[in-house]
Amino acid sequence: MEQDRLNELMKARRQKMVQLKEKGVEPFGSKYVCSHYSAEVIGQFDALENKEVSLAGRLTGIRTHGKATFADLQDYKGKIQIYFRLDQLGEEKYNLIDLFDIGDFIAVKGPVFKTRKGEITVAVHDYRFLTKALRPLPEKWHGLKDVELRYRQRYLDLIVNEEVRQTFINRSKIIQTMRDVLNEWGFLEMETPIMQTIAGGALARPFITYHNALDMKLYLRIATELHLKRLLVGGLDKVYEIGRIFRNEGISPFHNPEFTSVEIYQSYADYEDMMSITENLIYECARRVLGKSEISYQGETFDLTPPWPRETMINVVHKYCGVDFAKISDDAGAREAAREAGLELEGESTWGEILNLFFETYCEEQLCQPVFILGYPIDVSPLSKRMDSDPRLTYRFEGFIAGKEVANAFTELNDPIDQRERFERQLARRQAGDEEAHMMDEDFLTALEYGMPPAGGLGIGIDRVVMILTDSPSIRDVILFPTLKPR
RNA sequence: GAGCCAUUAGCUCAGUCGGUAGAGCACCUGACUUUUAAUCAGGGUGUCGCAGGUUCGAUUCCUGCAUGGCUCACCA
Repeated sequence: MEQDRLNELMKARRQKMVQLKEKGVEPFGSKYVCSHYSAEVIGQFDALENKEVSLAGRLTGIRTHGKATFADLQDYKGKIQIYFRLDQLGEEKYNLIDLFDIGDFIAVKGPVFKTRKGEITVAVHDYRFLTKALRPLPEKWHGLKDVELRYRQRYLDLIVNEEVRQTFINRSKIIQTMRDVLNEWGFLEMETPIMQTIAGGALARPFITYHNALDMKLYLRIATELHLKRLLVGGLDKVYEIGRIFRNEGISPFHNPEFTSVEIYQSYADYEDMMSITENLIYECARRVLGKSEISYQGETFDLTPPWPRETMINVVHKYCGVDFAKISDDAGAREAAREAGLELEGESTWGEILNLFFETYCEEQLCQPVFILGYPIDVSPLSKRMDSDPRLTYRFEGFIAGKEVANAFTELNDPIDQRERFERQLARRQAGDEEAHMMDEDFLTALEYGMPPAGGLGIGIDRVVMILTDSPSIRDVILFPTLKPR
């Protein structure tokens, strides 16, 4: 494509590709079976010294010295030096090195040795050319810094920036650990629809798509909640789903339109059990993947060892704002408190909404150390069970680390009459223009009417957990291909 | 959606109080059989994000646009 746009560097590489072909070397080769990865050769040097190994990888540096050449070979597990000699390879094979570029893939075979300066090196007795790189790699010292290029061409970021590769390897391990641990605890992984006729289970604006054959609108899911609860009705007592969620909302260092959540549901359990699952699951991820439970995030250190402290929302708001909602009895009193605190209210805000607003505005970001905040108002919790001791609150908590919400869980509302009333209240807000209010889900209500056992449910934002465990300041650092506008 | 900032070589960046641009790495030519940011000698390879405007002249000043970043808004 775009021949005329090829610059000098790319022209030179294409020319080398043609020259390789002319000399009978296929520039885009085939299968090669290696004996080791670079890191294994380095790690097992004592056993492998003077033994022949075969490796494949990408050339990331070439240092020629006339009749000898050193190069760096980068593979999946690291990087190792390789050493070509004219007298070892013969003129024909040695001279082909002139046609190698940084970025090319080659396979090498030969004995392992240590150079004078002590670097473990593979003496190349034979090699095979595997793939020509027609474009130059970003520079080796400074790496690739341009964030836009890093996101759009993540493969370059992965090649050149070692920490980035490690972050995504850790992301994979963290998710695998969640699966392992949940399976060990007897949970079953489920898959529920991503395209739904009603987007429920959270308060968020959905993406809309369209099915041609059925001639109808479909929504991309904003949560997995309501389908997983149907599975509890069906008698699958301990289930979870790890999957992509889509929310048609703003983008920020902590929000990407598509992100990954794990939701976990357990019959005959309650939100106390969900707290235990949350703290133990995240603790296990840290311990098994990072090998430690004390971690530092953006300069702040904290310990993930369970149990995490518990605090009620009312107490936290009292502590940070000096406003005691336990002593405010009605909506009017709450509005008065909001006015005094300079909070802007839209419409007829209720006691619960205002309590939540105080919490989100003044308290959330202060919660550096891992903590569970309990007792969310019923007005902002349409799917959680009402507290026996205070009908304005629910058995719901959120888990915070570094001031960011990482978990949201509750004792599930399993009373279909109450649930219908909550949906109706949401519907009223929807009709008043709140696009994030819940839709009426008759099918879900029908399921509840068949009887859902008492249960606890939990959702964890996996991207946020990965951010914290990999000390990443932006969600884009833990999503391989974050959402961007097209160029 | 709003404000601020950025966009110059393949990469990382400098620069021009307005006279079409430079460094390191990379790349090209040559020397070199234990180098490793190899070294030595030589060579700038560019639509200065895009489109207008002001001007004798714009990469530079102005306006608009695009993309990105940060902050805010939004956001269980």
